[in-house]
Amino acid sequence: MHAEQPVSTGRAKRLPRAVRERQIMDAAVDVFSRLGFHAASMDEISEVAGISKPMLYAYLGSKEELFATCIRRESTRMMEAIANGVEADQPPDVQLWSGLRAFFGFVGENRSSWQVLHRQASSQGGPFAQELSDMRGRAISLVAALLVHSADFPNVPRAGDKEAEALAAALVGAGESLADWWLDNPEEPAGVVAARLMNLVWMGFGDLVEGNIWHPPSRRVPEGD
Amino acid sequence: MHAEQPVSTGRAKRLPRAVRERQIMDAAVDVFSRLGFHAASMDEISEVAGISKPMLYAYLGSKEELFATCIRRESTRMMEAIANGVEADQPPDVQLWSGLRAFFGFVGENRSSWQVLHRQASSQGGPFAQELSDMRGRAISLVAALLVHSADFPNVPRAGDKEAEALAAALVGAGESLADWWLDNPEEPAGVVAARLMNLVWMGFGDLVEGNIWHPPSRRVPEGD
DNA sequence: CGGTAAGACTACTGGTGAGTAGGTAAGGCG
DNA sequence: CGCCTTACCTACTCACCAGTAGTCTTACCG
Repeated sequence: MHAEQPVSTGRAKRLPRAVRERQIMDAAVDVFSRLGFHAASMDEISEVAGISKPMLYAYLGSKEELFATCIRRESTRMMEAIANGVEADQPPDVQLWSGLRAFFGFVGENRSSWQVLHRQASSQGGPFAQELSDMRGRAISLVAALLVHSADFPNVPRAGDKEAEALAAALVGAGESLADWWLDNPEEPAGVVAARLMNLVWMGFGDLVEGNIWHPPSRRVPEGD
Repeated sequence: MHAEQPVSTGRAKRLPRAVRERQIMDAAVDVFSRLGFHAASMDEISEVAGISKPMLYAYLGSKEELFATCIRRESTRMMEAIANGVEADQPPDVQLWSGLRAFFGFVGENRSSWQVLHRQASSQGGPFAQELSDMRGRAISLVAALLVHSADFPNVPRAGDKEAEALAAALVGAGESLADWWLDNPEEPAGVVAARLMNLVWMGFGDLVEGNIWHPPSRRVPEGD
């Protein structure tokens, strides 16, 4: 996990600004994810980063600015991971499947990022909630668009974007919650967890109870990540 | 919402302990839900409650004790509301439906309670997470039991409690997320929102896309709440 | 119509943490 | 080799907040 152990008591080695900023951001994400925005102190962040407090202020501004920057960086990373993972030229169920895999893959490898994004940011009332709810909104819109698109050809009564948005919100929330559950039950690989959610939201309990399982249509390209 | 405007600058009227405690709890839930545990100050809680700080400490103990008491009270209220709403002698889908209706009904009428339970408590690392995750665990167990039970008679391969628990976590999370979404789109009645989630988790997108909708089997008893 | 105990208050302490002032080392460049 | 810019530090101020000491006041009971 980024190997941040610069707890040398003396003076820090002289480094170019960009590198230090990156170190500080990593430390900040780590501390914020563990303690939350308010309980995290700038002293602790600077200590974890291996520098002193004034550096922190010189480079990243106030505590709120720092936190907002963290949210922006991590949310961007996550959205890019998912966007890269989705196979846009496939049928709806396969798109959803690839998106879920990308999402759980990201969470599995960036637990701190996920903590910051999901828990801390959403529970602060300030301008962070804005930042976060923007990202959440983008995710929901993405899913909603997928739903509307998939509802385009069959005979579903086109219930309107409101309907799709609500369903997307439910789906995104299911993903968030399952990701949290996964943190407490980490022995399973990402693919299994993703497959569970896929079955739930695509097949539904009604089908699952009768033994009807969704599975990927055909192993097209074995992905080697 | 409970009508708490005792912003009279003078001395508070003398009241029996039980009544004051209730007032304080209401104020605490309100403030905690708006600001979160750390950002909420005992001064503000006492002000909203219409009393002074020493009273607060005399009656409810420390800040942590107060918060834990809030969580316990609200979670108990919610679990009771749901337990009362579930019709235990019905088939699985109807049980799930009644449970969802009860849940969204409670959230709609107790938004502050919901905020405290869902957001604030779960993002504090301390013993609160314990309290909260207990309730969450109870909810998940309840749903999981329902799933296992419904999988009891048909030919589903009995995938084990782990499977059920994961699905239950996803379902509970979907409910939480949809409840949050609902707070931002409050123009719809609880029943509609509950029906959306019911359709998602029981039918699945696969069925919904083809126009297959779940609906209550038959209006048995018109409930007049 | 007093006594008294529970209800309520004002006014403080101590600690913690955000943000800053002002000074010190180290690499680059003439 | 000396100067200057940039990275870096120690050591502070100030505000806020959890929790407390000691005092007042009002409802009730005889």
